[in-house]
Amino acid sequence: MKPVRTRFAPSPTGFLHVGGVRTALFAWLVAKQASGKFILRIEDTDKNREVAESEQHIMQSLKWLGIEWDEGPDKEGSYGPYKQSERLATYKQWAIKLIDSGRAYADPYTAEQMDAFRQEARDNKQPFLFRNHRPENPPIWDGSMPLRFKSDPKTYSWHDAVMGDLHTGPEVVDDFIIMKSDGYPTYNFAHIVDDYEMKITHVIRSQEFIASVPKFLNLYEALEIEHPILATVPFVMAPDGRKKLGKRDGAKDILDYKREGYLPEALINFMALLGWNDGTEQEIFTVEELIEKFDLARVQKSGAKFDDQRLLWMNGTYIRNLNIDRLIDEVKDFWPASAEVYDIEYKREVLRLVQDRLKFFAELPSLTTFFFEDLTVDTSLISNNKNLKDLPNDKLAELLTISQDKLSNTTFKADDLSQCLNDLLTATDSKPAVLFSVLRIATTQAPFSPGLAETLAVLGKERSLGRIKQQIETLHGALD
RNA sequence: GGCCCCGUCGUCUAGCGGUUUAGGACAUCAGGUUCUCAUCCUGAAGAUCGCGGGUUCGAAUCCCGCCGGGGUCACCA
Repeated sequence: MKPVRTRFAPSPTGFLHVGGVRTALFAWLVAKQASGKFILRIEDTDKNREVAESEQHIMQSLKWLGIEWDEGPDKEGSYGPYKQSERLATYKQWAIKLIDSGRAYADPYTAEQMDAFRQEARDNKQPFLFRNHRPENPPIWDGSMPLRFKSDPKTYSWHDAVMGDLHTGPEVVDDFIIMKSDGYPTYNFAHIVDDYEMKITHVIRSQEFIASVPKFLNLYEALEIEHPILATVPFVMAPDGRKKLGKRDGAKDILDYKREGYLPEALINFMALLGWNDGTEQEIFTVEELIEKFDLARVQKSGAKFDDQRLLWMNGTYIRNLNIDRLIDEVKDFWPASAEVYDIEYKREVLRLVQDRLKFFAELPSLTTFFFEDLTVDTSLISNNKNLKDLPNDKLAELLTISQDKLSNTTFKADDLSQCLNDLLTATDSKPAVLFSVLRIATTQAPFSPGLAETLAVLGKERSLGRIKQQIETLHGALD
């Protein structure tokens, strides 16, 4: 049994989104499961589409997610280089081998001639096949013209690790360009050479390539090499519509999830379940579990729509299960600016209170500013509160005044506060819905906040009482 | 148009001829958790298994036909 080697082979044409990364994840899982190697190869054979910085961006994205490669452009291995633009000599060697065996020839046609051929096929409602136009006496290939593979059309049956057994007829096998006139190979040629040279055992790629497989199979034969295990994973679909997720559908840069405060393990879990499950009802998987349980044969054959609600839920689940030390660390760049002057212990207490409420870290400021900043009284909070809006201001002020007195005599430890608040309910003969609401609003000036007692305990005595006083004054002011 | 792939609640899915009155999760709605928001718990609603034929005592599951969607037919990957 050959040691398992899988690869992810993106072209540096922009950022990575969930669609592409999921394919990388699957390949990585297959390698990890077999204690094999995962290779990152940059397929930069199209200079025109290349986007500056994207190679770095791709590597950063994978690293953030923990999808580490064993060999790649920045990581020496026995089969490098791992950038196709640095492997041109290799492709040329293989191309010459093909010429020598009579399986490749120069393509002498102009773009205009090609267009005419294609138009003719379209007019006849036929698929375009270049081999119907093979030149009788092709010129010697000098690199100034494209080099085409001379196909040997036949029927193919093959097994796809995801799709199962597939069959096609000879009509899909055609002569395709293997070397472009700019000296670069095409994907169709380069990836086959590289996968072979890099001893790749599983080619895991997305659906758009499935129709090309018979052509690849034909090329493997001409090259006299065995083809690796083929696995075709379905698209990740855009949330609306039936098309695959793309940048036009608002597919986000993976690093945007980092910026918004998503946890890499949540994203990994989410992506793994987008088209795969282990047959049980388990939804939350650690990376170790995924490595152990992942199976290409259980990958769905149909596309899965990207559902950000589900991702949000999953991220919240992961945040809730994080221990506080890790959470403190993860969240350090997300605090409101006003939190900067506070010490880590205070932040830790705040964080404990909002941990259950956080879905992603960028929400942190909206949940916590009242723990860090001086507040101004927002009268609409009372007038919009169904339990308070019908009570007269002097009644509310009275409740707060009594509370102020009682609270000033407690230690402001959580237990004492709970006791004190309970005593206040009887002393004022109030319902929690009234007393706690007005106190909560007075001390937070926020439409929602964590529980009253714990919030007061974190805010501390001085600040809590000051805010209650401020609210009383505003209520009195409104009376005049 | 040729070829190929796909088709179970709104979404992700379980299901491999009978334990299925089609199960779970997200989302939605309702109730509970001394106040709000969230968590948590309980419950509800939600799928004539794309459609039509067969095979079978019995089909989401097997066969055939159709329909719908997608991919591909580049000197892009």
